Amino acid sequence: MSKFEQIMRLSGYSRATVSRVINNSPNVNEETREKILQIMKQLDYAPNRNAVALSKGRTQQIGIVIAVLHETTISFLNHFIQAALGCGFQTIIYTSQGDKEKELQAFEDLRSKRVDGLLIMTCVNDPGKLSAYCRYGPIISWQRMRAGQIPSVAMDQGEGYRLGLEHLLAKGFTRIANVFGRPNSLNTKSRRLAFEAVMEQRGLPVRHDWYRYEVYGMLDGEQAWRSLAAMNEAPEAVLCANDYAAAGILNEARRQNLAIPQQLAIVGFDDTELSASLGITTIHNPIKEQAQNAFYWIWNIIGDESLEPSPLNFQLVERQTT
Amino acid sequence: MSKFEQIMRLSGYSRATVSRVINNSPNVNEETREKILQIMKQLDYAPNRNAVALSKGRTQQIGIVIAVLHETTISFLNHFIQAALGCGFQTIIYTSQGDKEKELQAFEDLRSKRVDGLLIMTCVNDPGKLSAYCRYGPIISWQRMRAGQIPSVAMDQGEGYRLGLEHLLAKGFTRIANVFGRPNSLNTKSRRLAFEAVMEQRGLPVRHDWYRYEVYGMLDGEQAWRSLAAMNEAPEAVLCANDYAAAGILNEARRQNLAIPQQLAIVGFDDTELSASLGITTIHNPIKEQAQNAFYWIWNIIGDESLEPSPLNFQLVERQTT
DNA sequence: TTGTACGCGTTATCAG
DNA sequence: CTGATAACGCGTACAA
Repeated sequence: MSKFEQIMRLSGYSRATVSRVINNSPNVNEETREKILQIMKQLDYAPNRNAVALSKGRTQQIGIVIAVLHETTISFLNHFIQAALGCGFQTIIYTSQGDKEKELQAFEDLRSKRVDGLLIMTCVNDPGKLSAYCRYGPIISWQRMRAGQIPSVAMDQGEGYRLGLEHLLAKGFTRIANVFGRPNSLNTKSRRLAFEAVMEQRGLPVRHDWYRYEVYGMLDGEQAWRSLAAMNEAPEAVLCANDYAAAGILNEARRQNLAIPQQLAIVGFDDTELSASLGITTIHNPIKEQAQNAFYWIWNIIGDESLEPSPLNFQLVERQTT
Repeated sequence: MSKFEQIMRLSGYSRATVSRVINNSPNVNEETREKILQIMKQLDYAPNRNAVALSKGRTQQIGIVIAVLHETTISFLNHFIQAALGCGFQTIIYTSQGDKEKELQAFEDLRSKRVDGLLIMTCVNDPGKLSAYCRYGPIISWQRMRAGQIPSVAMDQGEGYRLGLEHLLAKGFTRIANVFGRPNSLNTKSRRLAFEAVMEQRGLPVRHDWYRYEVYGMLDGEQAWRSLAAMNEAPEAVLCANDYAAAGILNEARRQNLAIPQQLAIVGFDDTELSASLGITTIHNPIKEQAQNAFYWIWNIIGDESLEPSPLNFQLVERQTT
């Protein structure tokens, strides 16, 4: 016999009344409540959340789809987790390691009602295919999605990128390299577009041979700068996809005894602690607001009240690398 | 009517047989199986995991208790998550933000059968109090626990610390500062003990005024070095609690135009990508093995088979800061 | 303020 | 190989 039933028997009250006490319903006689609470304590009672979830059709859990936890994403994750917690939602992590099958598991869990909603940080499956899961619950994406009906809270990074570029140009740097992330992502496209538009508008040459891709972490950044520095003509400035790449470039450039920023100017992206500590000029990215908006979007679908999204803006943070 | 029942009706088979098909039981006629699978597909059936969990008394979820996601912990988390996934367990994150009540929620969820086990990364509640939850399921800790019956997979960091210290001494550095994390943690104590034992054994002075605490991230590291450098007598070497602190110190020292390692030697801890990129000498910490062992410990209690823990050893990684 | 009766979607134990 | 029946632990109309 479950503890719930034991409480019913010992107290002499019905299932409904016991349930009311458990859920703090106001419609219970105070004496009754006290009596039942007493017995609950005595039995060391704790409600079974699986039973609650089954009965309510809700788990109060939100899944996060991501290839692998990484420095560049934890800030977003922390803010998202906290926003969710504020509304009584817990967060479960689905790391795919880039494996499509593993990733799909998260979406199957939305179907299977293990989670009430899904946040996509990065995904490897076809967005069109994933869109089919929208009918099982709210899905929001951080990364911009090229197809399907999955909305994204991401900003157009081209705008932020333009800030960095114009800053470099204002400082007199024109021979500028670009260090991107995923070659076909919308962010990369948007950045490339912004870069080329501004350069051409000013009549400056666009050096495609100074583009580098798949530069995510510091070690990638080092590697990228080695390959750029080894060219006949090396650039005098680099625009980066994130602060980690920028840090790697800075570290490698120092090893080469380059004067920063005279011989090499560097602009990072995101304004993380790393760029602050290393003194890297960067673009402030309103991560917290995006994370909150991501949760709000889900909440506005499955929650009772509706929350207003926060406004989003990029901002240049000038430090010692420009 | 649930889809499960629809399948029963449409196929003409009983609840039990349908369940057998869902769970790939071998005791089903192949034709029967095909027929039922067909209907399942047609109805877009997906099992309700809350119902499964309720019935089985298992969620296949493990909770992670942590104050806040941080660079220094994601490697451990990734390995743990992957090890768990390999045995069919998912992972749910409980961030407490250092709040005792929030942290307790994770332990209550073990009682409430939302999770089958718990991994403690960091905890703020009294270990004795938390020990009481051991009776609800397996709990393992990363951080070393001072009291209670919660076991830990952490290693005695004093050993690793000694490696770093002896390396510095061999290089001729004797005026050594220490940069610790939490002032009262077992790790800090163990490190301090190791440091003082070796120093005294060699007849070298132990400078307590060169101890710094609560140094976790890069910005903390910068701050620590500023305060050390500002003293009448500054140290010529620093032993750090982690690579991020070491990186911060290195960054600040460079800003002061100190020659590294001639004027200042730095030893990090953990051997992360950060130390590799910045060329910081550090102690390799077998994070992956610890993470796997943590999961194995849980698995060996609630799983069927039993897995052997991996052996653990620290190792010095010499780079350019010593 | 309390109780009745039913539903939530599966698994598990038998017996056949 | 299949089926009947009973858990699993709780929420919730509806009625009293």
